[in-house]
Amino acid sequence: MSLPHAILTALLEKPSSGLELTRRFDRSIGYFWSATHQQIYRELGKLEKSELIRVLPAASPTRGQRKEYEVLAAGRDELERWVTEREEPRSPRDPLMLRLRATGVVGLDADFVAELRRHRRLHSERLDQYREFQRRDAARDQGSERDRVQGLVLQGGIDLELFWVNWLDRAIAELEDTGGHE
Amino acid sequence: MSLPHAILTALLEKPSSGLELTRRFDRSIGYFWSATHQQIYRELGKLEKSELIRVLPAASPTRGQRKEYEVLAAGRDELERWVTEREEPRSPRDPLMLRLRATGVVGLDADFVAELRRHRRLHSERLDQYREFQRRDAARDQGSERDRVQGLVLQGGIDLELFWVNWLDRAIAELEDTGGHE
DNA sequence: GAAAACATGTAAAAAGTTACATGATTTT
DNA sequence: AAAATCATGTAACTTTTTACATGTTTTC
Repeated sequence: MSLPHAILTALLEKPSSGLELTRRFDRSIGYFWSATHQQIYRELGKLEKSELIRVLPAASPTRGQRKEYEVLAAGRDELERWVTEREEPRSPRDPLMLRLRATGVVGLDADFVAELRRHRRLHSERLDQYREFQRRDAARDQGSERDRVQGLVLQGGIDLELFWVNWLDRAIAELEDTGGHE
Repeated sequence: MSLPHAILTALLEKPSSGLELTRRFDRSIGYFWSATHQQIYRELGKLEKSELIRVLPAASPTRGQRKEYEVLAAGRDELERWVTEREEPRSPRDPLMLRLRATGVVGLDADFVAELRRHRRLHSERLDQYREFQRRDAARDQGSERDRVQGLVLQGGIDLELFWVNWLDRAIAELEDTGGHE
């Protein structure tokens, strides 16, 4: 049950509309959680019905028109409770690694190495982007606990992208002489 | 649609029963994909109905009795097709990072740092285990493509655990003086 | 006023999780 | 023969993904 709590966190940081939340999930929160707008709208509806959040008064109730949400006291309480929950580490889920393993039994070809290169490029781009965020954050960091915590999470995102770039470099180097001639 | 292909790969490496597969998912395949026995039995049923795998003749069809599966030619073809598919990198999903971010808005306490330490220990244990696998694999590595590919995937698992251990060390160091006194 | 962008939503399908049920085999 | 373990399975639920639908505001 992480998505509702991710939304509560984001709304506490700043009251937002569904689409704004979707965009923030593509950025900062997205380092370690993603969600589509469909998921977010549905979850906002549930959270509102549970009276953990509410629509800001200004908003009109018609379709196609922006609705801004804010967290109610009960929502904050729920988030405080949630952070004390304990959970086992997630086992990662990555199809690229599965595909690589599958090439071990059905045979490797040059195209697969090209796919690894493509992923390497994408991870490298994301890494650059995160580093840019880090530079920007450094400028307005107030030294508050929130800033420090957000900085740690961003650092995690950077470190994870570094893992990918480095591992992909190793994989490409080891496989590029093999593919295509067997 | 990764689970059926993970199963096809595992069965090509070695024909197995459902429970054996479950155990192999907890080990080698589990570096980057996990599945419960319920998922695996359901998927084995589907794969059998699609005639991508079959039950080995020896097995009797009664409940509670071991059923060993092997991959049919159509299953191998499907796996060959699947490895040529292209897919965007997965965005990671990690609740611990979300929780950390949530502490940024509801306040950090010493218990949360303890939780980070617990995760650090668990990742460190898994790292040791993977390194043990690597030592064992090195002994019987035939230099075949399959061995090299499996070695790369295992290395990925190790690098990912290293990411966690290192990041958690950093996070614990930065947070341990803060928690509890605000 | 047409097109593009913004914004919210519904529905159905697929994938994953949790709880429970049951039979067969081995050990004590 | 009871208990533990091995082994397969069902059912209900939750979460995520994919495809589609529709209204509003801004820009050209």
